[in-house]
Amino acid sequence: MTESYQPHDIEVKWQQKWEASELYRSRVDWDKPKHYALTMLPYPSGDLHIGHWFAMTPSDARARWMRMKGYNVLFPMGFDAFGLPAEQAAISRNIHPWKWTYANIERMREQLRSMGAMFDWEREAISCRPEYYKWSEWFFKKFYEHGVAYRGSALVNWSETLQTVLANEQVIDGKDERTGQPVIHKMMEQWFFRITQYADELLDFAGMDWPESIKIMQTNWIGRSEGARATFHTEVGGHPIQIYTTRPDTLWGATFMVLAPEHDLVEKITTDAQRAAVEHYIDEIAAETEVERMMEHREKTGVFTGAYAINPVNDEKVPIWIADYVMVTYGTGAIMAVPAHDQRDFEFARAQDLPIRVVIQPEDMAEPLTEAAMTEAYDGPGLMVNSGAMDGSVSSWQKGRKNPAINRVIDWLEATGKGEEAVNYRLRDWLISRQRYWGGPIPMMYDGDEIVPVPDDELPVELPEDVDFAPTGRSPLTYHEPFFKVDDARRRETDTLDTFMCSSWYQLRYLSPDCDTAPFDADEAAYWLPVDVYTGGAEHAVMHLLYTRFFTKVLRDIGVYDDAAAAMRRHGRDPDGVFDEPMTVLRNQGQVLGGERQGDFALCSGRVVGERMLAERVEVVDWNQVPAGFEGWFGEIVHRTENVLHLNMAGLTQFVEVLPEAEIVIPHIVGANNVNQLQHHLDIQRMSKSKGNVVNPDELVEKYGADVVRCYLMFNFDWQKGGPWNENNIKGPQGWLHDIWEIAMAGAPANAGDPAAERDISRKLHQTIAVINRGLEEFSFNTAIAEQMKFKNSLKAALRAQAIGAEFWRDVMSQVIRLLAPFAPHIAEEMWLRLGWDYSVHTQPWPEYDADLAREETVDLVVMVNGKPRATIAVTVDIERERAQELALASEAAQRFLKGAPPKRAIFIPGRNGSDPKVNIVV
RNA sequence: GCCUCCGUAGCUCAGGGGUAGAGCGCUCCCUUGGUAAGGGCGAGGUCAUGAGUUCAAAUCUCAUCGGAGGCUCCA
Repeated sequence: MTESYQPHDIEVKWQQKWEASELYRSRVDWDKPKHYALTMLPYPSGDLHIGHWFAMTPSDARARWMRMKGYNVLFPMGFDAFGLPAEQAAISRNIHPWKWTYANIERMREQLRSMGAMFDWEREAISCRPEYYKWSEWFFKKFYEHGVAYRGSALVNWSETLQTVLANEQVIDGKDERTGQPVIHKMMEQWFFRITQYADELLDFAGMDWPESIKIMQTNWIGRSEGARATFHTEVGGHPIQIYTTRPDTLWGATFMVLAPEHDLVEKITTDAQRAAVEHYIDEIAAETEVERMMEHREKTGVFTGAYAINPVNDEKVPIWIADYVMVTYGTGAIMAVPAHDQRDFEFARAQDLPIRVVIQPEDMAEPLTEAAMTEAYDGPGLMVNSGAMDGSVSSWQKGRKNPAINRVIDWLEATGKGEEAVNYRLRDWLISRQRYWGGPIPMMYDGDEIVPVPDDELPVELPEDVDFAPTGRSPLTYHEPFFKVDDARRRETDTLDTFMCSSWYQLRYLSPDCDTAPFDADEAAYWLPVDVYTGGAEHAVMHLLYTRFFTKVLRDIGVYDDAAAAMRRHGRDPDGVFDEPMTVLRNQGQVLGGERQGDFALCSGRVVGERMLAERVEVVDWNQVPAGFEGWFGEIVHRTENVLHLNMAGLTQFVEVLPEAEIVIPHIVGANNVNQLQHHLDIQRMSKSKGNVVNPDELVEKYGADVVRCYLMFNFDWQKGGPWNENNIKGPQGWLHDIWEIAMAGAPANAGDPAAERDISRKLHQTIAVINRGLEEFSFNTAIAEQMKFKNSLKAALRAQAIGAEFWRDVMSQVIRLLAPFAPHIAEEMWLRLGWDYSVHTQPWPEYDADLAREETVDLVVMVNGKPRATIAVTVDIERERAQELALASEAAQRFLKGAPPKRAIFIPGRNGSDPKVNIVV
């Protein structure tokens, strides 16, 4: 009897051995090809969840595979350790953020070790340590010196809940993306990075193997558009009002102008008669949150300023309005309104009874467009009309200069000095300062109005530890005098850095986390950069993934990579283009969702009042086990809000209000039960603590072992899609590893082998290798494992048939174990040892795929008649057209349909990559 | 409203112009000295729907329906 597979006995043992023998230390070795595999670093929230496992263990498998293929692999791990949760813990539970963060890191580090991943812990980087944020500060200073960082006034997103500003990228639908609380727009002086300067370069994804969806999201976010700028002047005072438009061909159709309520000029141009109305409107808008302002199908509102502007193209006088459908944050914050050809302007014109003038007349319409007949704006192609000298120009569907009418108008605007071609971006500069404590200090001081950078030799500006976390809503730095008071003249900046700044360059810090003379060691960078494969969630598409690209380009432009480039040249590697982008290949994993759960089946008794029952007793019973004579209500709890149960009673939803003093009986929960313990039905959805569908990886490792959990995660989902959790399916990978273990422990067979059967197994093995290679290459981990399962089944059948000899068995097992090693590193290492091979399986060469061995020798020739398969004939693989057609036509099946008559045609399809050859006979 | 991706067995997913596949689950049988288990046999699919291209369509094209994600008063 063989020893059964006991994951716990072997996993911790090997994790310790790997660490003691420095198996995963990655060192620069210019004689070997490098591979920098990176997976997004976690935020130390306290517990590793299954999502981390799902993101990291397949990436680990792939990194291990690259290593066995002969690459020198760097696969580091660290923590993105600044952020609000630590500060909130400090405020609500009086734990210092340092303490909270470091305790969590300790815990998560242990959990990460339990994965058995090949992380090189000597390269760990933690963004909240002074050794790290010294360089975040240093980068900030460099950016400031090069004009990339600047302090400016802008309308920013302010979160009342968090008492801080947020970057545009952190605001979704007018709400903070983390807390879901609404934000308001506020004019504030803040620190920014000039990411807009890089907008065009960020739109260029040449040479980047990134998911199409991410490239599209970034492209949309940057929002480049082409058009023209023109300047209108107010009739009184001649104030210039610059507008941006993508449709300069409709300039003659401008019948009014609209300024954003926040526009600078509003105050200056408003007439006394309109002042009260305008101020009232502005106050109303200011009180609104972004959410309210973005409500769909909202009636368009606005107020006349009393002022008029002169349209430069035709000297017409048009009224100037303010309205909140014009955003101060986009373009110039002012528009020329062309109601005939812009839907928003059309709606506003109708609502305010403003004139509409057609200036693009479609050519193929039965009735020409007229103001009176229009029910919506027309934004299609046509001929310019009512446009003076431009009349007759053809406006197409094309955008920008490609549109003949737009092209002609831009030329004309430039020739007459009335305007010029312009490109506009939706992207705003990156707001980098936060009014919080737990972030990297901004190394700046104020001497009166003057901004003074902290000298390099005083970096890092350290966060003071002895701060008071009173729930004032303000950052404790703002009332910590030893911190903010540098001397009598100078006051220190108390805002801190957005954590996304810290994570924009962490891939560089891993290169040399202990380097104290530079953010990273030039020689390490010369060897390892750029990141070859980056894996992580798609939710960072327009935040982290855009920021880190921007960061990389700035570093390149300000010379931070110069030493690394020189080192590369010394080693004969061309640095050209290496530092343009941080990550060459990007892949996003999907999300593991909570599985479906049945609600408790409950018996409720009490009084029925109107439509609902006031229950005095609720008992959970086995499904449908209703005692005879039970007179209350019963059924599955489909939903529960507080103490109200929604009971599915034979398809009908009934409401049961559980009284405060009611007796609750839940047999599987011992002790006194309460209403909160009643479980309601759960559909497939995101895992979250509040929904009670969180899967704890520690428990799974305890129950099944890390290798089984790894394989389950890789096997049961399409990694790039994710899917619902179903622990039942874990038995598949579990049984598979058990079987391989059994086969290995049973030892070499005593019987002699059957050459034909061995040849067949060998063929299947090489076919399997090909599929695993492809699966790992393409992040299709599930197929790589399914194929190994199939091979195991074939091997097992051959062993049972006593068709395999000892020598062949050893050779096959050597390959099977190596193929398994990236997926299930512990069991592979253990079997490798037990079969008598040298430590470690993870440094062995990856089995070489042999196409000759994989090739089939005989195949079934499929005989089809009119496209329907009718018979098969065993033939050699390399069968020729004539011979195949001959055999097919002579076959009994073909003759049955031909009945002696000659066929209309016979089409031979040679067998390729695994498919059988065919002959289709058309009768 | 726009953009992207996706509809294949009960579930999770491969495949992809040429006989419909895997794992789990399920049926039945065997084992009960591997036992919160093992072995064997098997059932199960008009590949979302409709049309087109083709000798041949699950696969390519178009339309429709359904799902997921992203953007959205962007001038």
